[in-house]
Amino acid sequence: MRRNPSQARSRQTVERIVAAGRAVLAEQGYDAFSTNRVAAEAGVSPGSLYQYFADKDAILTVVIDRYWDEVAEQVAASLSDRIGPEPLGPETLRAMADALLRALEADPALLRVLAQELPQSANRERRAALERRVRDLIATYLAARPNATRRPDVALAAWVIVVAVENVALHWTLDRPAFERERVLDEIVTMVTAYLVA
Amino acid sequence: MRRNPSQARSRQTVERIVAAGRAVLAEQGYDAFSTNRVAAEAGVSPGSLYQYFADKDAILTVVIDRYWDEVAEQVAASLSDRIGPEPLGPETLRAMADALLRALEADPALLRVLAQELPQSANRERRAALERRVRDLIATYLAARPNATRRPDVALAAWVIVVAVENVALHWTLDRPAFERERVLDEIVTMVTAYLVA
Amino acid sequence: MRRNPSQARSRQTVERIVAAGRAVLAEQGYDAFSTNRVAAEAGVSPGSLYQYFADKDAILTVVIDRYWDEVAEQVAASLSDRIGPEPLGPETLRAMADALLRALEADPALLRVLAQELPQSANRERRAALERRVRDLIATYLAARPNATRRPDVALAAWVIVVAVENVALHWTLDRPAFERERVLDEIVTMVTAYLVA
Amino acid sequence: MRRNPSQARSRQTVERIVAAGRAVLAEQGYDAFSTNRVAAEAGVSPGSLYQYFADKDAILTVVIDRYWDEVAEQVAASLSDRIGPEPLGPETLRAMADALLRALEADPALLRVLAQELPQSANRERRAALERRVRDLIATYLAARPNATRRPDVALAAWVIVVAVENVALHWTLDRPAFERERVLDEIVTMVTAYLVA
DNA sequence: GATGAATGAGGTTTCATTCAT
DNA sequence: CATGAATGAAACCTCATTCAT
Repeated sequence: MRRNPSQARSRQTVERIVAAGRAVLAEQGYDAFSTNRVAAEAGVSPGSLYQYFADKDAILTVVIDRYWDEVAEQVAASLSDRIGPEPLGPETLRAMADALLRALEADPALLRVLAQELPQSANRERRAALERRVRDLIATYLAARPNATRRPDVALAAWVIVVAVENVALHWTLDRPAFERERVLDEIVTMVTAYLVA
Repeated sequence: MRRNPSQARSRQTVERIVAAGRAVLAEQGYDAFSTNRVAAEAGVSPGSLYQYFADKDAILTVVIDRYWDEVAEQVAASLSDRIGPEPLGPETLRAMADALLRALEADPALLRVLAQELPQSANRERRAALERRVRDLIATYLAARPNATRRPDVALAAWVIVVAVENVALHWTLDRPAFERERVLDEIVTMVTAYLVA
Repeated sequence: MRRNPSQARSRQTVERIVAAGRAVLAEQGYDAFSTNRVAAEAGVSPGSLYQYFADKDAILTVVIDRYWDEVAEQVAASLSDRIGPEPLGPETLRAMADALLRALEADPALLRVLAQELPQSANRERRAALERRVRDLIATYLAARPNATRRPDVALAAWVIVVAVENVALHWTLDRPAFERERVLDEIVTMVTAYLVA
Repeated sequence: MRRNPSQARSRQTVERIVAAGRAVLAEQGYDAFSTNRVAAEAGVSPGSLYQYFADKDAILTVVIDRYWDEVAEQVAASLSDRIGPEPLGPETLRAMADALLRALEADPALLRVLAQELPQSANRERRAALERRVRDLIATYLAARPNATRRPDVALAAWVIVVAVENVALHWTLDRPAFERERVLDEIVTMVTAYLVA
């Protein structure tokens, strides 16, 4: 099928809507995330929303998916630089935590809404998928090198690490406690490392 | 509360309303938490809500406060049994984590809504207060016994522990991963202990 | 029937309610004139209102009646001092207008509500009755002395005078234009006098 | 107005709403002026009201403004016919009073509500503006020709005249006393004329 | 496809009134 | 008689969604 102009325009409209949804969410919170407001922000009519999205939730889902994809991609990118013999050594760990923190810091307003204000919907599933992916990565790695840890159940260890680190990063970003960023990274690395060899 | 209920009937009505609010929240989610639905569930008229609560949020606040108070009380109770020379030894740690898990397991449906669906409002503040309280407790303990840890910043260490453990307990309760309860407790204790002495 | 204590108490309660109604009306306007607020101000329970008044309007009616009775009485009193051969001479006229103004000035807040905020109800009828009474007085006087005026229809003349003077007094009291009170009285007397002999 | 109606259908809807508001007000009084009732009378859904009006009061304001504008326009039109050397001569006076009466007679039911039942809001201000305008007109005229009156303070005289005449016209229209229309006009003219030269 | 007017169910809240205690 | 808890209709308003143009 050839790319006719109308398809290109459609694509653009979808983009405008998604961008508007994200902006409304980040700047005004979930309460303000009404179809009318999103349409206005996108510069389209309310009716047009329904040409591209089944309902309000569908827009929300795309915004959410994109956000967590971005986060995942940034964390993943921090790994691709240093694929070596010791991917879970302290330096790699620190690089990952640093990347995660940087990704979350990029848009704290949106993060707050996504992490704390959203009804069930897609969000949960999306975030869970991200966790699962990282978890499997770690579990696989640990399983492959028996010396890397003394933990008996590597799947469990991977799960604990992901859940714990995720929340430390999240809380630090959203609550802005008076701890230096570098110190927090230190502690994350220390905790994970100590845990693995304990 | 708008009017402090003197008669027995009043107190009963207030209780019915709060219980109904909690039930609606747990069983139908925050979206369903409408004054009409709560009133219907409580078996009172919509107007009666406003005899005792300034607005919808006031009901929500009471439900939230009660819930976190219950959790705090149960965790605190697990400590009162074992006030000894080593409050942060592995056994005490395990007892606390066990109590926390048990408290959260009591009503996972409600927990899910409180932890994941609620708009800012009172919830955030209430939960933050709980975290702060536990954090201060730990920090004070660590500061008092220099040998208990090698972590340089005890306030930071306390913060990391609370945030990490909280999320592990929360996730295990809500996501029901296929790990045995006892094993999860093992890992929590291991992680905290290893981190402190690292 | 002998005056037992309960009757005396009833009387007192009625007074408290009426006074409360007047106070609420004057201080907070008609919108605030709710049965609950009046009961609270009177220090009785909402239910008690209905022991003495059929409904909310009944309370309003009493407040209105009393107010206009007071006004009427004060204007009438200003006449009783000077019953002579020439009750509508300039001096008497001025005394009446002065008394009216003084009566209205006594409680401008209440006057504003009664004159401008009230729904139909009793108010209209009550105020009309007052006007009618003064009108008849004037008409009777004019009819009795053919030389007092050149106006062909004394009933009409009386009506015009009452309606015109009433509004001048009302407006001056409520809108507080920057005219001296004495000058306004001058003009009222002048207008009426000139009109009558024209 | 919330949205300036571009399509023909929109304008029609706005008109229907305003007309319905006016009808409800005139036929059922201010108490019946609820958004639901106005919407029903207009044959639109309650939500449609809020496409064009910020809230209930905004509808009321338009109804009020239009009404007094109509009155003002009719009175003004009666003057434009006879701009001559003597704008406040008896004939002009009579023409104005006649026009005012005719304007008020057009919709006595609505007049009653606007003049007697409305809460503060826009109405007061609107009517006061009308009075002020006429007052200034008269005062200016009187100031320009010293012979037209013997009254010492022309501003005061203008104010007295406007307030007095307004109420006579209003009362005659609303209370329908048994005086002939022509006679009432006679008396108004007589009163004003006599007052001015007194 | 796009528009934006229209919908209408349902949200929160008030308040005149009733009635068991 | 008095109380005050309870009622419930009805108020204003929002917003996801539809549909004629």
